Amino acid sequence: MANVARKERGRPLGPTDPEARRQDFVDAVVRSIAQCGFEDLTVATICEAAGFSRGLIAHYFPGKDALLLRAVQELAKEFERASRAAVAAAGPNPFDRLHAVVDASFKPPIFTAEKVLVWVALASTSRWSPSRAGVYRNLYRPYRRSLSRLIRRAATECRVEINADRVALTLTQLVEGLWSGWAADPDSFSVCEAAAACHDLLNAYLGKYRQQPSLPPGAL
Amino acid sequence: MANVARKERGRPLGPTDPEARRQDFVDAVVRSIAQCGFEDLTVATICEAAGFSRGLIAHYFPGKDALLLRAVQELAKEFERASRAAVAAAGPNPFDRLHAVVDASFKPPIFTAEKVLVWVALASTSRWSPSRAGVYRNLYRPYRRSLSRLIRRAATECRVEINADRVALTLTQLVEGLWSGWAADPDSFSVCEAAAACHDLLNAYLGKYRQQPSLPPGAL
Amino acid sequence: MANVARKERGRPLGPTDPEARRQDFVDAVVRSIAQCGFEDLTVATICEAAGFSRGLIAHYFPGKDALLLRAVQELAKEFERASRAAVAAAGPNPFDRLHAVVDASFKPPIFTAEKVLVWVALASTSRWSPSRAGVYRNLYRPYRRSLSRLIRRAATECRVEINADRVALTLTQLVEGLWSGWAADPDSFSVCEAAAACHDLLNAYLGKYRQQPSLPPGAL
Amino acid sequence: MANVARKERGRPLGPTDPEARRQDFVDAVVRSIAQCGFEDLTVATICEAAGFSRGLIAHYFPGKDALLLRAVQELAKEFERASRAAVAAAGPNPFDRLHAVVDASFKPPIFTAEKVLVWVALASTSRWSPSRAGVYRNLYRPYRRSLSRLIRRAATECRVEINADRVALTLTQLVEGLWSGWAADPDSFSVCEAAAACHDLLNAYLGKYRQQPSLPPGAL
DNA sequence: AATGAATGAGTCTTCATTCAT
DNA sequence: AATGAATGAAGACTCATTCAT
Repeated sequence: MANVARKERGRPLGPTDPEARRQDFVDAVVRSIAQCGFEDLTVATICEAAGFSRGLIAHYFPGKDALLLRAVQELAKEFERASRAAVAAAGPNPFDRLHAVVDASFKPPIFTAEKVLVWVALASTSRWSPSRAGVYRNLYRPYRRSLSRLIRRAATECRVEINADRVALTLTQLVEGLWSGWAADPDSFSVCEAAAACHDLLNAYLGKYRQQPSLPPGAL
Repeated sequence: MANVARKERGRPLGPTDPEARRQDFVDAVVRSIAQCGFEDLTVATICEAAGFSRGLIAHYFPGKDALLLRAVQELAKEFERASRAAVAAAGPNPFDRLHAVVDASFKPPIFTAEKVLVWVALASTSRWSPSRAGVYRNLYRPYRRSLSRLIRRAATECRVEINADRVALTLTQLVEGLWSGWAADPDSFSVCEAAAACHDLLNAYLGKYRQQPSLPPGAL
Repeated sequence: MANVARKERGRPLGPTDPEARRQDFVDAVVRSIAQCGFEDLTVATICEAAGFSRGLIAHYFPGKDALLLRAVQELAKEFERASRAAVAAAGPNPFDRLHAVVDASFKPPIFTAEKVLVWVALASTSRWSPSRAGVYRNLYRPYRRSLSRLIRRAATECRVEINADRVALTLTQLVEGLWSGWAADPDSFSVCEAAAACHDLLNAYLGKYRQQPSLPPGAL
Repeated sequence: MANVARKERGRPLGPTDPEARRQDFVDAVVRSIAQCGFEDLTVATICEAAGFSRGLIAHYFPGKDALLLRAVQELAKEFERASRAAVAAAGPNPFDRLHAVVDASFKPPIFTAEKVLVWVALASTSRWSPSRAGVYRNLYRPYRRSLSRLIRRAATECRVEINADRVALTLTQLVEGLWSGWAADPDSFSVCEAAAACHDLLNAYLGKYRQQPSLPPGAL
């Protein structure tokens, strides 16, 4: 509302919310990476995507690296937030929650061409960037832990013995692998198929016992 | 055999097999990527890793891109070869073969820190490099197809109804995701655990019926 | 008096004397140069030192160069004024006047860490800036001429034959050299020592005859 | 002899003595500063003066600052060497030696438009550059000490009581001030005049007694 | 065959200046 | 009057490539 009419002409726009402008650049980074990839990502590209001149970026970020880091940090936060929301919306049943997490992983706001590409790029370059590695870790480790808890509860409820940590690892890395594969060769499988693969996985590990608990306990 | 004594000193060594020298650079690429990542990969780095001066590279490759492409092509070929070999060594049983493929995916010669890092980098940058995408596709698509065939046969044999294509996708992408996750955060899980996750997957989909075929054929 | 309460808060303060504001910037230039040197002198630095935002400077000066020029011009005027005042205060005796000029050159308001640093910077960059060279020349040439006159009178009075122009040159450049040396390595000699060197110089050229004039006029 | 035919065409020249090439750049720095000053000194300017492209500088110096530092270090060394040589050539008499030092300060190889301009720039920017300050100090402090020693010996020999340290300071800073003044306004006095001023100074402090020691001691 | 000097385009960053508010 | 957002030119530095030796 405050900044509705901004950017009509590339001239100073008067007082602007700096955080909003920063966000413009962060968004532009995600768009830029989706367009031209990580290796060809230049400040010029980002600024063009943001609709501003090259110099402006210095007003908001100490440098390119800081901007990129901020962008992936935002991404990680978005993922976490959206995942939590999906879980919360799924009701109390751990099995439903797991399926909800999987669902959320393959549709917006989490699954977006741009975001997935950025995330895959982040993952593949974390090894050589401590700061990016931190972002990755800080998302994945707690994420896996909470999935593990969910899986353990689901398994307990279904009376099936599984290694919850391992299944959590399987689930997270299957999603990551599907993202990566989709990013590399989007024509070889559909996003639906990818989601289905994850749901099948859950069913294979936990699902076949599903109906039983819902039967009246004394039915047999 | 021909080039045993090469490279004792960086001066002309007499006629050298150009292909062997080319290979030196290809190997150096893999080592370099493992050391300093894809973004910081420079020709200077590669040449240093190869033990030659910067200028020499032009004698063997038209440019940096060609060298990188060649390196990842080699990698893909190695993966394919090693995978085939593992399958062949596993005997005729499709179930065993699948486990053998998984096994091979988490130990040398396929699974090497360097190779995995390169492969993950390849996958994550394929989207913006048609040539890399081609390498990726040319490995994965046939690979998935043959896995799919194996899975179908295993399923048939076990009398279990599953979507073979989807399980193949699940398997390949789980491996890719485990590689990617290991590359990004090698401390969060061990390679053994990664392999176990894949074996569990196979067992979850196909394994529980496994005991049946091993019953005396005439049992029924 | 008019602008006593100015600058409490960086917002419009009602009608301000533009010349006073200009002076704020001029003072800030001197302070800035003393802090971060000439090469690192940016408009941002100056504005920060002045306590105003970057944009304001354009209201008072056509550009950075004009501001710098103005600052050094002011400096030159201050030097001239203070030097004249010192001479005037020294009484009619040319010898006393010369010592007074020397004295003034090594204490405020002329000798100030900031001012000396600016002046040395001005001198060393005059060669490539016609405008700065003008400021330098317009101060030094008349200054040397008047010193030369003083020296000539002192020499006449003392009946010593010296090249007045040359001694004037010696005096001005000794002061400049002491300033420069003090600016470059303030620990290698004290300002007192510098002043003493100049006084000694005057005494060496003119002083040994000093006692004679103080003899009773009718002695001869 | 080895590099006679270099630079005919701006292409690689094969094995070159790196130190010689480094020197090319160092020389170019001095020439460049003389031409366009310190503030406008760009890498492009230097490279153009050296006759090479911008990129080459990186082969020989880690950065612009290192190159500049090296240049002024060389300059200081040259000054020291030439000064020592002048002293050595002047014979054993301390008075002669002092005059020789002065002489040397106003003619090549020490006094050159280029070198003086660089030195003045060095002095005036030392305050904000620890490394430059070091160069300055490392030249001036020992220089003043040895002048002081010379002066003390001369004074002893002439039986005149003076503060040798102070005269040494006077001498060095007079020279520096003359250089600085000449750099800023070369038309206001000639180099001869500058040298004469220094010689006069020596004579004023030490010279008038000069003839006496050469007289037979018992003559009076 | 191998070297490393040399090039120049490309990238990030800085900064004086402009201008809407 | 004052602010600070925005621009764009210019600078230092990197690096793939070329090429004389």
